[in-house]
Amino acid sequence: MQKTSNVDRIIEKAREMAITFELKPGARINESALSKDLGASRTPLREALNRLVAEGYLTFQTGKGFFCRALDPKRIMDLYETRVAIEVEAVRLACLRATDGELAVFRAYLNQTEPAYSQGAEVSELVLADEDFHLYIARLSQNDELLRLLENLNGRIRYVRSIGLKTMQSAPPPQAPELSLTAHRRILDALVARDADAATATMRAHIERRWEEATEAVRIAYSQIYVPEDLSREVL
Amino acid sequence: MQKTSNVDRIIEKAREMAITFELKPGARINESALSKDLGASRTPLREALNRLVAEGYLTFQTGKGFFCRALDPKRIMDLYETRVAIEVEAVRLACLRATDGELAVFRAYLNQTEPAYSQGAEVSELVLADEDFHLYIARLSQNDELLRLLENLNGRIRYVRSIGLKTMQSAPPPQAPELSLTAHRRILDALVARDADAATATMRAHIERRWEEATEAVRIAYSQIYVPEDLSREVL
DNA sequence: GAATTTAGAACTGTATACAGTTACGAATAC
DNA sequence: GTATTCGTAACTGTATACAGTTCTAAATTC
Repeated sequence: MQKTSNVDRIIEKAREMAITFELKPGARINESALSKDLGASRTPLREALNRLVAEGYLTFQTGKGFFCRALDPKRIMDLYETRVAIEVEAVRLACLRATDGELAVFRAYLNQTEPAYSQGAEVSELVLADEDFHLYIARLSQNDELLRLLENLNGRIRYVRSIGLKTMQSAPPPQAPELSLTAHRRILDALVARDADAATATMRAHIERRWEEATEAVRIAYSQIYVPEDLSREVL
Repeated sequence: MQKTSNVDRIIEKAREMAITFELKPGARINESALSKDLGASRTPLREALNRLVAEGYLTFQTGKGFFCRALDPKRIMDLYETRVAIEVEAVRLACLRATDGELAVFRAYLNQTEPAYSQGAEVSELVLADEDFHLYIARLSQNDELLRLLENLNGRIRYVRSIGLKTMQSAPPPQAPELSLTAHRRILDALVARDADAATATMRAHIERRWEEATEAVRIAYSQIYVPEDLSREVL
């Protein structure tokens, strides 16, 4: 059993704050203040921040300190393109390596999660369920590095999705979950048929479909984050 | 101008030590001893080590400390497969986005580096020249994330290559550089022709060719690292 | 002689203090 | 009124000390 240390707790919390914009994009991070908030000293906090830099959540300048990464549409596009790179190769490898037995278990898993999609579940749960599907395939590829990278990308993209979905809840384009589910089924069918070309093509199209949703979500995020900021500046 | 801090220096040095096996794979890292060697205290050293963990060079266990990553053939294979994933997508995007002018400059660059390949240059230089070619394409893809990941992968694969080439120097299979150069030319031609399928296929084959060289290199590395260790143990 | 327990050494985890750097604003010169 | 300089405050960079944990090996028991 892996005993979780203080640093792990801090990383989790700081990552959370970066994701939810509790730390504003581009803003400098005040180490003393944040360490006090988190109930630890600066030493473990800096260790956590260093790790988040390497994970791509923060940036760092010598003598200046740590900064939240600016949130721009270009970056989101880059992340989605990287997801395509990773996942297309993952599904190709899974096609070569997954046993029929593993694919049968995978199908059972997919059938079991289906009810969650159809009944109007929490959107955040839908996002996580979707992530799980994709991670499952990465696991079937038997490549630890691809899996690790996909987990990292998921973490960095998740907030955009959740923001996008948050607004979608009020004005929902409601068939999206079913579409997603259909794509997932088609990918699985291609895997079972050992049709690598179909599997990769479907995967690529499936991810790229979320593209515009994502850039749209970034725009919404900007308005949510910066407008209140500007308003408060008006007051001062 | 970015002033380089002490931590940057330490990271560079520690990464170097991990790459060259000055720190043995799987071995625990003694922070006090290493910090003394590097002429710094444990605080900046631990910051550096944490970053190297996130970059994939080291592992970490709470309460136990930092460890060099074990060097096994499976991991090398994973890294090469990840390279394929990244680079195939990069060359595809470059095919869409690079202007004719950029490709002309690229061709000039390739022609200019050619002499270095034909004249028997240092193998380590050849490795770096090859890396540069691939990074160039990643840059043409205009995707910062793919570029970042490729740089990371290069760093982690480099030591295997250099070991493989070191032994190749004594018993050289001499046409390898020319083959590599040919593949590079074919990739460029495909880019100019905007033939994404040819570009990606050539890129994939080019990287996969290095595959067995790499696993062979790992075997050699094992013999070089562990045999002397065992011998010295005999003496004690 | 083998297994188990226990004491101590070594090492990691964290807090704190201080040195060095950067940023900000007031004061002065033009 | 604007620009420049200087001083101070805030923050980052690093060392060190100490607390808590893990590992090692010796001693004891069976």
